[in-house]
Amino acid sequence: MYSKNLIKGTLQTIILKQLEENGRMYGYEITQKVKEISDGKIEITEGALYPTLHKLEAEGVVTTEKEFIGKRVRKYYTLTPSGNKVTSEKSIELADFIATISQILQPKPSA
Amino acid sequence: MYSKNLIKGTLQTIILKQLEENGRMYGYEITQKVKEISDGKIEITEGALYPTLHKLEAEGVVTTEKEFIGKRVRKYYTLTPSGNKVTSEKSIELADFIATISQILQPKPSA
DNA sequence: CTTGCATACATAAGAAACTTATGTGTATTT
DNA sequence: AAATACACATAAGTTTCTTATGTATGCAAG
Repeated sequence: MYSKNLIKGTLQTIILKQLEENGRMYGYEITQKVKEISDGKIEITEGALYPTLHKLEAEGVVTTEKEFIGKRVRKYYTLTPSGNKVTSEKSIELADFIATISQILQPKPSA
Repeated sequence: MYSKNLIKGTLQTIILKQLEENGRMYGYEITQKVKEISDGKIEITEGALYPTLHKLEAEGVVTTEKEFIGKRVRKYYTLTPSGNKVTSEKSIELADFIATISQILQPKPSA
């Protein structure tokens, strides 16, 4: 696991990116998927996940549908058209940011 | 400028990395250097900078010396041996983290 | 059959790390 | 003379997470 505060500021984009990649997903599924693709290095806690999803819903970035699996409820999240746009913008910004950070970590010798 | 909260969690490492690269530096100098190498995309605010530097000093990661330029004071920061180690470790962690994030942003098609 | 773990949601209190605002004073430029 | 840059510092407020807690189902193991 990474130092807890590295995730700060990137969590929302990570979640949105998962919805973009995989379409309809439910909360728990997102945590498992992110854990898988990060080789266990990013574990999204429930206390971070659900408030974030609720916030995204309140902002109109995602819509939800409840589904029952037996007696157990699942809440599926889907990007809205506005959500697709937001996801795209945030992805570009994050990519740009990590490019800048990379440069700071591995400075090129100046001329 | 990037969304403010992207910087969270990376600021300390950015500062330490500058001290590693450039040796002895003072606070204001760090903000200018980071602004320069990030093409103006990262502007460290004073409210973030000084508390971070003070914390690093309290932890024994850096030492300080005051110097007078005319009547104006400058406080120079230098990495301690322990600081070099911390910087190295944090750099590796951050590099690893951004590699993971890159993978999330640009997923490779699975087999 | 009951204990434990995984699945699946949710919220509240607390901590960390910033932003924004404010303050002090010197030096240089317009 | 006024504005901007240099150079430090701290306090209040906000965001965003962690940690803790709560509810409930499903399944496997002993």
